[in-house]
Amino acid sequence: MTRPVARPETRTDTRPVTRRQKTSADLSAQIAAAIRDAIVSGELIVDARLPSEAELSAQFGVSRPTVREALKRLAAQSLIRTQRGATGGAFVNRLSYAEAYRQQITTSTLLLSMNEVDFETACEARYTMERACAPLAATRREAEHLARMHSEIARQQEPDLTDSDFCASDVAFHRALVDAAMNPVLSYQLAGAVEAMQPLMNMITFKAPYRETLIALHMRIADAMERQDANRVVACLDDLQSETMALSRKAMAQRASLPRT
Amino acid sequence: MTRPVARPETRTDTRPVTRRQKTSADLSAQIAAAIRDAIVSGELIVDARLPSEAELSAQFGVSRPTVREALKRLAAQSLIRTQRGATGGAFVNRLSYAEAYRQQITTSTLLLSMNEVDFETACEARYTMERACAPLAATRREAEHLARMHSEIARQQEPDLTDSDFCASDVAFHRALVDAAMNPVLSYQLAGAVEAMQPLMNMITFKAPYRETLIALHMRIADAMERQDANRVVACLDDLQSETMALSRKAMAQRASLPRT
DNA sequence: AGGGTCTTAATTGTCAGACAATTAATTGTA
DNA sequence: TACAATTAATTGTCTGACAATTAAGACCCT
Repeated sequence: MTRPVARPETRTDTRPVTRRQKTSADLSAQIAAAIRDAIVSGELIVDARLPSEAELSAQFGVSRPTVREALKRLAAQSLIRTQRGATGGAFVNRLSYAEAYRQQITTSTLLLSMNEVDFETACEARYTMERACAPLAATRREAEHLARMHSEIARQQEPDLTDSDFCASDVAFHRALVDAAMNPVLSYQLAGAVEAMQPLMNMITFKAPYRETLIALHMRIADAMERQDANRVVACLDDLQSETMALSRKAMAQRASLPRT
Repeated sequence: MTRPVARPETRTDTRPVTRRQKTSADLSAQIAAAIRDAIVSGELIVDARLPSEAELSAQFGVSRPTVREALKRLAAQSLIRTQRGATGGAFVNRLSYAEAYRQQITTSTLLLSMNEVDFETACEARYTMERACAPLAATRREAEHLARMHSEIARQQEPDLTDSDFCASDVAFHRALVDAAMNPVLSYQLAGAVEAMQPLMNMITFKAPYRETLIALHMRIADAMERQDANRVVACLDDLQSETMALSRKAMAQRASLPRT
């Protein structure tokens, strides 16, 4: 990882340098890739300290600003953290679930908002994934998960809750369901997906009568979870998906009938 | 997004600047956050051109290297792309499925490798998610998906296939299954998860007799998909999970009995 | 000897100014 | 009109410098 990268024209030495695939890529990108490779390959382990910026610039044969740009790229992906001071430097970060989770939500949210994923596709994906962890969740749920579900149901019944708050509570409810599966990988993947879809969900408004329908289904889900009745949880999720899709179709039709802004 | 950011000591004007949450954060991080906010909020739409680096440094009241570090952070997340030349500059990127997919795999792979997720947890998550899309996949599968599955089965039967190649083919097979659900969001979430687990899967070796067991199950899955028999696909996936877990337990036991290196 | 304070060195963060490389638009010319 | 040369704008990179931060070591006092 500490070899000089390919320089297009200024090469004066004759040592064999490992040219990166894209010779046209920025030096900072090449250096970032080299360090990233060293991290993912295990050459640099967690909490290992990278050479100082001055050393890196000497080793790669580039200036310090270029090295810094590379380090900032890695910092943006949470692969490293930097610390000032005498014993400071750049250290390999342990990628925590929380951090990965945050990044995944950011990426997914952007992806959905930039690619005009229609509501039905997102909704189908969300409930499909949730149904998948229902059996595990029903079996393994603990008192804490049931408590979270009930507290969210209570919140959803507050009459002067805004639409987006209702939506957020809905997300929290379903996140409790996913967490009940007691599998961190599932939580990471599914809860991230559910949360990323919140902006889409926010596009439809939840009027009072529909809220009651959803709350009733949430109650049935909580009950079934308490009785560890997986099949019933799945059936309720099916109903919830149908209701949500019907609601969205109604909202879309209403929006289409209005004059364009 | 183009207001000067908070500077700790050099403030001479009296305009109310919107101080970022973390006053201690780097300027480049603050600027990156400001631009990122402008993108996610829709203030900067896809393919919009950001002000030039010189303009940005003037607007934010920082030097050009600092602005550049901020832009590199955003480039690392594929939020922007840069172009040299007269009409060049930084442009808001459309985050494609392929790019998001790539990022998700990188993140997930790092997460799993750095946090010692045990094989059983990863395996359970993977098959749980796959079972979820089996009903949709069985209903919607097209000739192309069946063809991909069959071709991967053929590949898996090659006798001199290395373990990691067998594993890669296994991933490709399951990816075809996920894609057959014809839901890009599902493909993005699930296929990413499956692919991220490949390094973990690679830890266990697939000896000949076990390969035959897995291939037989793959064949049964392909058949069931052809007949659009969703229940049977799910049942086969159950069996596949049991087989894989039994295999991993055997591999772990064998490894434990060997002298430590 | 112990403890607190000061100095010092290492390192990242930021700046200024400069030049090279790239690319599209403009201008000039046949 | 078509093609070539020039020009201007912009990013990529370098050099050198200084500020801010932090831990370790030196020093002094009790």
